[in-house]
Amino acid sequence: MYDRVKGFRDFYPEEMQARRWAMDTLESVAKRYGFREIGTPALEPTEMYTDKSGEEIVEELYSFEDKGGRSVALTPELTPSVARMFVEKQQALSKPVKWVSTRPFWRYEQVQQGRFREFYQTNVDIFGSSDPAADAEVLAVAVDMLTDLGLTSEDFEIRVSHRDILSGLLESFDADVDTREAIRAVDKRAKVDRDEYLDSLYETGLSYDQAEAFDELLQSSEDELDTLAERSEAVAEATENLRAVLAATEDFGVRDHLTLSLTTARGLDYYTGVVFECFDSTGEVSRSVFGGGRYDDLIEGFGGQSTPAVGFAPGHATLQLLCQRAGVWPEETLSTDYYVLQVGDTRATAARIARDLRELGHVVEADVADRSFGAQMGYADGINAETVVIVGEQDLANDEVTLKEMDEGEQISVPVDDFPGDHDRPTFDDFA
RNA sequence: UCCGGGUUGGGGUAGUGGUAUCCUUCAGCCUUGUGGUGGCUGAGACGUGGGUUCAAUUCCCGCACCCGGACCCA
Repeated sequence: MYDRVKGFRDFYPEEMQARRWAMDTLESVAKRYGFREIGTPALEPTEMYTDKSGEEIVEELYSFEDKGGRSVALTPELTPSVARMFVEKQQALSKPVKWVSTRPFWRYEQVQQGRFREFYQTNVDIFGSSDPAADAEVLAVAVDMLTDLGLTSEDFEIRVSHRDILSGLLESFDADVDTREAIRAVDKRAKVDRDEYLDSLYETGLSYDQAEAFDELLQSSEDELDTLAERSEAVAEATENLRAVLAATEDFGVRDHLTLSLTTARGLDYYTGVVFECFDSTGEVSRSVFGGGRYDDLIEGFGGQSTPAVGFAPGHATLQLLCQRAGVWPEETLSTDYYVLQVGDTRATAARIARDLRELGHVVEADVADRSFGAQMGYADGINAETVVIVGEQDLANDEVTLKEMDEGEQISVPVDDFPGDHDRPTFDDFA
């Protein structure tokens, strides 16, 4: 026996079926909005990540030298690949470009609940629109994905914020503030105690009074955005943008799931406008499930023409946890529509019946192990077969087969030439 | 990288310084003609390396893996 590599998982049919459902649910939502599926490589040049994030991240990468002497890495995220794809065909693509992709990623990091070294994400991005409708559409996709999974506003909440409001407010103080660090401090606000939080703001250049005042401003409700706007031109523009996005989500029918929360910041540096984070409200502690936002400078950073972009990427492991806590994760049991049981030399007929049932689109199993009647019946039970078609020598001697419903145990003889006949889903009741 | 808890057949467990209990599961048979209810037979475990000991699954140390958390989350 070999062990699995730490942080990598096997999925057996029962769980895989549920995961497939979740995957299909997410993708079908995106596709209904016209997002087109793309595919990207599992390996990329290591420098694609080190250039963007510094040498330290090699520690978090599965990277190695290939046989051609190239330094390559298993992709830890989609964004650089998708940015490259976009830049490569930038002139040829009709904007806005809307892409979706579900695939595994790999990061060499500590395994924790909902966090593995191989993990699956569905990435949703729009390139080439700075219009608030694009931000709103991405939010709408996120909400629809969650509600299509069966989640309700009881189970999750999406907190919406705006990077330019945060940075604009910070710059409106009479101080030389390290905006980037200050935003990181805001991102950690909920994780540290208040003194520590204020200390970290102080270290970015604000006085303690200013830090208090800043934090006060972050508590603003939607009605108070006007007051914020008075602080500077930049803040006014940003609040205007945020209002427009929220107004559009109202039209898209998803506003109820969104909460304005300026204390939501997102840790990543590359976000530029609207940012949002989905929280799990099923537990005592609300946990972050995934986030996203606008990143208008990233494409240019990858050598393309300046292109606005907005997107998000839910991880499937955390979504699964959320669904399970909310009680909407599907039951992980397999079922089979028909088991065609053969006794004696009846394979030709049994195979014909199985083929006919499969053509109707049913899941049909038949004996491939030359087992006894009892063993086949036991197997049919084991795979949760709903209906068993007994094709035995005794039945065929009368030109019949026996149809048996496994839940009730009721069974009936049916002329072999009438089965499956014109029925879409023939059962005991159709012949009783 | 750090902290805490854990590891006994496929799953769940009992137990012990002298190699292990029970339930379940799986396979075959009773039963070429009935599974979810019976009977019989069989398969299958002390994570790993080292130490102490006459003897280690049991005690000690390291490691691996699992669960949870910190850091991090591009």
